[in-house]
Amino acid sequence: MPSVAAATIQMTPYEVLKELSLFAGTAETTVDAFAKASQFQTVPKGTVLFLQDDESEWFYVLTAGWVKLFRETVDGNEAVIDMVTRGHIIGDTAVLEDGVHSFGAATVEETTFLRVPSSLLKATIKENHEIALAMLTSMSKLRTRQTREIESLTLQNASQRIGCFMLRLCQLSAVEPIHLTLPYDKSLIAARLGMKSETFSRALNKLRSETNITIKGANVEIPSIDILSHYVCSACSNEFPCSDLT
Amino acid sequence: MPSVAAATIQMTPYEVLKELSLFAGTAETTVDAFAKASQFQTVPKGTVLFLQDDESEWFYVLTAGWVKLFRETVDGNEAVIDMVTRGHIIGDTAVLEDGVHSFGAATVEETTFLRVPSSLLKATIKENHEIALAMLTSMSKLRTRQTREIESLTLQNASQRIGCFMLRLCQLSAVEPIHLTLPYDKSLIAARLGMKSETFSRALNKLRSETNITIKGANVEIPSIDILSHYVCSACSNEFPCSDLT
DNA sequence: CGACGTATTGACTCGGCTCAAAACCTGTGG
DNA sequence: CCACAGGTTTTGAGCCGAGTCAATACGTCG
Repeated sequence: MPSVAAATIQMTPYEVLKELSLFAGTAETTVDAFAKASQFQTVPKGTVLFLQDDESEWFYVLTAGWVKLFRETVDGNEAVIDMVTRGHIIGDTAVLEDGVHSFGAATVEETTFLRVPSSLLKATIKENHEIALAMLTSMSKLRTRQTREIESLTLQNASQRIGCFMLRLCQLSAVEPIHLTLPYDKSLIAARLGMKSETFSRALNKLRSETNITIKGANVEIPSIDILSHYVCSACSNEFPCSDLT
Repeated sequence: MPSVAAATIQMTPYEVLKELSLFAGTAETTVDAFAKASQFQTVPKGTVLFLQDDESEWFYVLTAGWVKLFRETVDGNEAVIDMVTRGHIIGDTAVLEDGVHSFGAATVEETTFLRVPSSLLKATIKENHEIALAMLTSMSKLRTRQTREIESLTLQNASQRIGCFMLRLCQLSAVEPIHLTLPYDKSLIAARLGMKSETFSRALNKLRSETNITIKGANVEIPSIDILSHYVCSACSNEFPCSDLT
């Protein structure tokens, strides 16, 4: 099953880091310093990388698997802030926030990542203008992404949010009928979209009947992007090809 | 009524800019360059500063009044992303996003601000490390703020969100009973918190009966922070003095 | 005083949550 | 290859929070 790992299993830390936009245009020696200080790790499903309010020791560059970012309330509920996978960096923002994580992170399946000391990033940002700029850019994208999230939560109903989720999975290039696979458990998608799994299930039925999509297990077939995007995007400030960044 | 303006009416552009954390530790000559390029403006209620997807020409440093940041959907709904006032900067983030605004901004009362050309900021960030770092820090705070927003929308009910809003208005120093004034119209607070004004009104009644607060017009009296924060923060990942930044 | 905008209340609907039960997968061991 | 155990997903019934639409009350300014 972990066929994803195959692509990355041979890569060196340097190669992984080099591909990040964070290090675009950064001197090789600098990237190398990060590479030398970092190490690969593969952990099973359910591993907690860090918790909210933890001191930040490391940040993580994912190369395979999915990680859930969340906040836990006093009375035991959980809000899933985001789900991230290969190519994403997590925990880096703590170096800008007094070295404390403002959310928790836990794997939802076997996950491989590069673990890099926060201290190195913190020191480098102070001195290296390119990296600071790159971080600024990625932070900005993150903000945009979250802004969209807030809009989605206030203006779209459950079915529309699910449809929106699917549209973002679509490759622009693909030809109809589009065929895609849900990236992780439905119960997680539900949490990610701010609803209960029962609601997800029912809302999915509604979406199915409204937009002619077909679902079998984790496989989705979308006969017409137009029908789906019309149903979804009318309640959103972005029209369909709403490029989903980062 | 616009007594707030009194404090700022005498200030020069330089003085206003100098107080921003964006320019903390920046050379005087640099700040001066911004000051020379900027100008004060006072506009009436309802003025649109910019709309979503507009090319960014200016960014704005507020010195008095409240501004609503929003996104409008295709079918005519509106999500209020944030409400900002004196000391806040708006529209600056566009220089990191291809020079296009990712939300609209409109005044909800008479507002005074300093209008500064985006091009200057864009150019300065590229060269000035201090400013890039300051921007990074403020961006990071913004992100934290929005993360909290997302949590709030998914986990707190209407009454709790209102209570949370009030708690954030409280000065830590204040002694009970705390007495505060709602900063803008209730219908706007409602929109800001992602609910309809009818719901706001009813939820406020509920909050009143649950936490012994008193409301007369825009005046709120909180006899016990403990009771209120217990009611509100049990559904949140932050305990009460959840410092509300920026 | 009247007029306008803002806020509240009432009656009703509907979407999403809760709790509980059934159906469906997937992997394991006999 | 089948049976069973575990988790995940779906379905059902009932409830409750928030939205809708419409009417009334309140406040402020002319």
